[in-house]
Amino acid sequence: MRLTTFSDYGLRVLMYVGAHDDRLATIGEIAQAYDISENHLMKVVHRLAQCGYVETARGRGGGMRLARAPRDINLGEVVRRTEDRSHLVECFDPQTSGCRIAPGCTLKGLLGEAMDAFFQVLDSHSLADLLVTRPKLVKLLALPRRGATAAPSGGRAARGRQRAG
Amino acid sequence: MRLTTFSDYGLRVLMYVGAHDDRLATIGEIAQAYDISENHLMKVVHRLAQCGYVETARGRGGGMRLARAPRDINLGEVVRRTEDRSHLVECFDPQTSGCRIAPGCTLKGLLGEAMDAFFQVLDSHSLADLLVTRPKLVKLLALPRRGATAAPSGGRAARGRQRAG
DNA sequence: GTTAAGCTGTATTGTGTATACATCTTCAAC
DNA sequence: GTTGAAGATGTATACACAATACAGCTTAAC
Repeated sequence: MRLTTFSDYGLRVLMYVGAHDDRLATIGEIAQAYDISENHLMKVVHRLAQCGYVETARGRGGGMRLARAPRDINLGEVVRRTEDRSHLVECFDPQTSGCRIAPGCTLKGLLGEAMDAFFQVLDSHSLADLLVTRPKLVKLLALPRRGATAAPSGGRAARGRQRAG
Repeated sequence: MRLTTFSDYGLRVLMYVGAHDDRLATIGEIAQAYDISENHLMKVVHRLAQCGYVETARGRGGGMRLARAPRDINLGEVVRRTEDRSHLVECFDPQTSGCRIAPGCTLKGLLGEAMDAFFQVLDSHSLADLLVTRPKLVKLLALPRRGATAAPSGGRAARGRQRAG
């Protein structure tokens, strides 16, 4: 039972942006802070923007910020919208399900119940709950990358830069 | 958010065996009933045997049966023991977690809570709950395979036999 | 001793996620 | 009005891991 790192990154981005709401945050800086792929993060951010969680500004001096108050960003909704494979097991997907016992199977309902319970927890929390430790987060995110001496001035050349590993 | 089909098959095997508790069931027949890979199923069964859910008998006339009463086979436990990647996101695994904000992150706790809620539902049910529709299950499982005219007498030659597709 | 069953280990395939690459668009600063 | 820093977008590749196949062994009934 796993969530995609896509969802994971989505939540982390929201935490970052929420913790730095005094200014615009760029994809590059977030990728550097978490030491993850900038290219992948770009797609995550794009998705968050599509969903109306962040507003992005192109061009020099651009970046992103939250499009709503943290209180209004529900975590269950975020996960549901970043996790596209929403079926726990094969038989949840009517398209591909070929399980013979489906018509008499009580397992499906039970798993559905379990999944509901999972999301109910997330549904009852918002981004604001993740920001209660905000000062600590800001400090942790500001630390220099492991192994990196000083953030190289960067620019487009650094785009392909990868995890220190 | 998905379970592995390994877990899925594990649950299905238990349902099959539980529904046919009047005799031993063979891996071959179960694979045929669900139209899934016999080889893969063999490993699933092996795992179920290791966990003490089924007893297997080698040799001619062999097969498997439940090692406990359905009531004593807890579904949460089954899933936990067949699903080996038990961490929802990277930071749940102390070995590989490199997330910088972990020390100040409240997300992890929240996701843990959600996962607990998921398993709590499964924990409160046993295999017996999946067998309430037993007569129906037996009937569904006895139907001829899609596309198959008559079950070929089988034997080792048929071992590699694959889904009708 | 033959056959039907499970056991075990290894190799291969396949799928989906994650990542990289390349190029385009936008917009602010100069 | 040009430049450069940012996001947008589409495609291609890499990688992990689940799923499957294959090969040979062991066990037990007949």
